Amino acid sequence: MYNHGEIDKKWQDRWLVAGVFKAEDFSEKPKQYFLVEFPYPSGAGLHVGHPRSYVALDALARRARMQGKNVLYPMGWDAFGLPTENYAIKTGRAPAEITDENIATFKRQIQSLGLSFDWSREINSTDAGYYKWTQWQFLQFFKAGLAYKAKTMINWCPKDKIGLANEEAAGGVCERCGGAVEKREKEQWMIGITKYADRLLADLDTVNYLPKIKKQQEEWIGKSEGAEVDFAVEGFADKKIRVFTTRPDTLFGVTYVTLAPEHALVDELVIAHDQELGDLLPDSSPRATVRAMCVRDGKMLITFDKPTQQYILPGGGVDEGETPEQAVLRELREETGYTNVKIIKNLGTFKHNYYHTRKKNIRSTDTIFLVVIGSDEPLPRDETEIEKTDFMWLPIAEVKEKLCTVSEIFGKSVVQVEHLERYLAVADYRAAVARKTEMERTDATREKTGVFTGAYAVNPANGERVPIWISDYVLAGYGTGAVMAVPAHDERDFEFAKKFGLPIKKVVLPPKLGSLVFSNPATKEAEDVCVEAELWIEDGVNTNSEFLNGLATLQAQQKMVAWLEEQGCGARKVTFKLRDWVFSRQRYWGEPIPLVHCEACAAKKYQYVFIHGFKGSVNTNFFPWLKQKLEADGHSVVAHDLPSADQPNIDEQVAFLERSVNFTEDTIIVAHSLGTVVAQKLLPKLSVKIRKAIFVDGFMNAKFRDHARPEVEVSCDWKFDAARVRGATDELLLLGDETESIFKLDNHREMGQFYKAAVQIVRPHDEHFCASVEPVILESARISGWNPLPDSALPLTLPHIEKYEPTDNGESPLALIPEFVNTECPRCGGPAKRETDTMPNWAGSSWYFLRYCDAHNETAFAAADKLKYWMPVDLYNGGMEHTTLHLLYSRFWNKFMYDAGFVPTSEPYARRVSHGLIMSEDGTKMSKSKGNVVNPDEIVRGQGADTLRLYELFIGPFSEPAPWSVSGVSGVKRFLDRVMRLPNLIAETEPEAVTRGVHKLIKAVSEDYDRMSFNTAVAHYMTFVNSVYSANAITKDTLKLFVRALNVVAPHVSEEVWSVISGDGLVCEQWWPSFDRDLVVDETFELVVQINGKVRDRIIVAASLSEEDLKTLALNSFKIREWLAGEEPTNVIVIKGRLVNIVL
RNA sequence: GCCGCGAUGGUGGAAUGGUAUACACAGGGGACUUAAAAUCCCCCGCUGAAAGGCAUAUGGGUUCAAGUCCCAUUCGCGGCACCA
Repeated sequence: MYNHGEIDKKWQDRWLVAGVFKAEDFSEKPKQYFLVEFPYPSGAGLHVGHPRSYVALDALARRARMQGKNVLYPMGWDAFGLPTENYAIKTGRAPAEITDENIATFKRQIQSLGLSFDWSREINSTDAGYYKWTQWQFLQFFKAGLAYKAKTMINWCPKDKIGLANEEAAGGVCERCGGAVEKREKEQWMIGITKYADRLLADLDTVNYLPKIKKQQEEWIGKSEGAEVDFAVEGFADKKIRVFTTRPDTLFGVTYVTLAPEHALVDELVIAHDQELGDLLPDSSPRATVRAMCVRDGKMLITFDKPTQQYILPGGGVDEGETPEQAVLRELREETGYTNVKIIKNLGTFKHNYYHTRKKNIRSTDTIFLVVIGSDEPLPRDETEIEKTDFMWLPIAEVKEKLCTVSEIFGKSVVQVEHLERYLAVADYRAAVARKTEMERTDATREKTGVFTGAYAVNPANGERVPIWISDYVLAGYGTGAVMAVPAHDERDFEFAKKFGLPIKKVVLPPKLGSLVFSNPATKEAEDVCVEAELWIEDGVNTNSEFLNGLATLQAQQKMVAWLEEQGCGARKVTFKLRDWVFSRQRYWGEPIPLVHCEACAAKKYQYVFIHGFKGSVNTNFFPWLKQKLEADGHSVVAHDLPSADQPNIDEQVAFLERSVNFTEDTIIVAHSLGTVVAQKLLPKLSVKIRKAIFVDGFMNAKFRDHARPEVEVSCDWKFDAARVRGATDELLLLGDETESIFKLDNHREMGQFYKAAVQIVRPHDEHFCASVEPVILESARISGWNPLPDSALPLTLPHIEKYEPTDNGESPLALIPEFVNTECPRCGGPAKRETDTMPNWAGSSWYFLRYCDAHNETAFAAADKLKYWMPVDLYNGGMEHTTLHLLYSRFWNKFMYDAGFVPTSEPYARRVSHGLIMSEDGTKMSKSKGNVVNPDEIVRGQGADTLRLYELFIGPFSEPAPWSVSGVSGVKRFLDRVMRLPNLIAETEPEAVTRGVHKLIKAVSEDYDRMSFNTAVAHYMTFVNSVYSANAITKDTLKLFVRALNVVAPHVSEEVWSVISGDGLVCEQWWPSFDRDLVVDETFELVVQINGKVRDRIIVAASLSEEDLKTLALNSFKIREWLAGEEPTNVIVIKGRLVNIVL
């Protein structure tokens, strides 16, 4: 038994003194960057699961160093997060203090293992020096328009009082506490990761990730290709329902349309206007009246109109100076005496002929409101009571009959009771859906539910009228929130149609039958038979589909999309499952978001100046649309067509703009294409600094162009002054075209770097942003009132507070600190309020691999040349639990930073692998609550660091989960003891088997490390040591080779043995041993002789024998001759170096 | 439900289509010792006295030869889960 305590410490100190694990920036040696996920330092301390990957990559890192590589193998702490904050809430202690303690424990534990981390690059995501740069990078996202605040339904965990990303609330359960998740509306910071969806998917081809990791990334991004189709809505000339489908070939099979309950059109559809009547009436001198539909407990309030002897809705005329809302409330209070009256909804205004006793047929409008009477108001108890009053509460079904009789008075429009019923049904349904937890809603086995809206859509393919339903099987957040239902060819639509008795129309035949039918019309009967088959969701051959008949699915899809595009009622469309990243947490223990909201800035009106491109005009492209939108918001727009647009003279155009526009500090320039060149020439000439400039698909160098356009090429001198252009505008945003329709992505990146401007790569609706409306441009052009802190104000540090609980309405505790919240607007200097949300945990871990390259830089998140030297990470290992979120977020973060010119590679990780979980001895997951956690300290103390290291590797295949075994640990301990005693066996000579053995060992473990098969590598070391003990002799040279090879997995023991046998220096500084090719193959081998594949004999033969010799030897062996008993083989197979198989 | 991965001794596991069960644990026997621990040696898939036969979840197939390739089934694990 060696004294591991002493030895471990001794060598760890020597390595430290020698600085052998320091990574050297810019070394001539080839670099190699190994990365393990930096841990969250929990209060529970390290458990044996953590070191599995540290030890494995440590072996690879140590080997790489011995092979002459300049290795970066760093470690740090991902220390923001909920467990610490929850502990702070419980104990009242400061999270920073708790974190420091936890880190100290983790660090001591990790360091006791003798891992070859370069501790000089240690980082901590909660250090202000670190999160300064997390904040700074967030501001780059913000400045590029990728961070935006949006009101969204969030997943809300009532227990943790925290908003969760969809992915953190998978299955309707809070990832942190396991409790049920509710829905809640909240303004949140979002980051536009969806803009990168396509590239995050496509670039997976350029990296080496485990196939299952790639697959998970692909599924999470969830690309699907199909088409969007517009359905007209009957009775709504200006409305259409846009659906997304992956099966445009089934358009002729649509029998209804389904909207998500949250779909924006639902309200309007349900209370349909009576278009017919409205059109009949001249629109003059309407008398405004208001009516109330009061509902409660399924009953509605109606009143008896004495002059006409009819039942009508309560209400009356609108008085002077009154809004219809005020009028209806007043009328109700006056007429019914109810005071607790609440308007739910304005159902719309209807024109009609109002019958009046004196003046007949007055044209009038009725605005009808849906109203509820508070439950504290008494309803009439019995019939007699009802008789006494003009008002009565009737069940809605009866109301309909009574009101129908007054249709003459109200005209057709007021036979709205049906609509009211529908409205109530729909409102009920929507309320029920909203109440449902995510869990209930996503349970796929649940029966379909839904309601009919009463409205109809028109199938653009055949003009058919199909009902519009709403159902929660349609998701609001995916596609357009509406689907065309093809029950014959979609499982969900099929179920729904069955349940509600909707028609099912078959338009796709299974391929076999389809080809039969269309090659031989005589089998038409067969088609009818086939059509009986209820549901066919696979590809096939179209039928009942007019111009698609006889086409296979793929062709039918293409033809349909082409047809839709031609008709202008549809287009090819790609959709992603990926949603934008919810970046806000209403918590204390995270990076403060360094933004300030200024009301004054938000309310301000700006002057927008449009600069069109080559052969363009401000009346083409997106300009007219943008102008309308901006003017609607009260901004002014200066839009001049430029002179010489067709034969551009940039100088002339610049002069023209200088002459005709009064540029101020509230000017925002929107330039497109060649217009951006004009803007680049114009900006340095301005005497004021303008507010913002947006370059849409711009360029700055004639050579960047794809197409030969001589007129453009000669249009200017192509020299730009980066500093003066950038200095002439507060903000500069470049929008690039992801499809590279004209300019390559690199052009935009280079331009972004040249101007130090934000680059946003988007997929435009149309090539070169030409013909279509572009919401992204509008988004970029708007001023939100959110202003970033200047770089000099970073880091925005967390203030010290007394109580860490979120406020009762779910705000961060920071919201309770006036000194933090109230501040100055960094732009206008007026009073403004700080954002009190903090960033999610994912923020700090999205870029930590960059910080390791230059961990102590105070002027940048990392120096560009160091990033260029070290990036990308050559091998990144982490748990499978991080393969979707962390991996995707950090890839996205890096890609954005790459576009912005801050990092050198588009992908951060060249290779990604995953380790399996270490389970407890009983096969269950280790957890503090179960009390089955194995603490590495015990093993390090009791059996030594190398024992723990070796067992972690030996426990099983690296990527598979493995149960911990206490007795297994003693096995590797025994092995290490035997290694320590090897010097006792040193002799002048050794058997050849030992000499050959060490070379075979080196070859074997080299291969094992290359394929990350650590368990077999350890086995190979054991086999060799066993063979030395059998031989009872080993030469010093052989032992040295062995110790060098062993060093990477058992560094302490191998250093000790090395020093005992007086090796030079440290083993870890020796070269990785190479093997002798001649010594890894034996001179003899055991030839296996098989008859019909069964082993019948084994013969020791020389390795040099030819196939013919082997065959002869085999056939002549005594045993074989006995087995053959004179029979002649029909065939003899000889595999050199292995076996002979005799076939009878 | 869909997709992916897997199933080998008492246990963890090994095996480029070519000797199934390396290495280790557990178990059994022995040596040393007053004894124990430690150490060292031997045995260890099932069956059979032996020769041999049978065994890699189950059933088929391809092949001279299958744990490995193909098809079907069962079970287990992981991911996704009304994504149109």
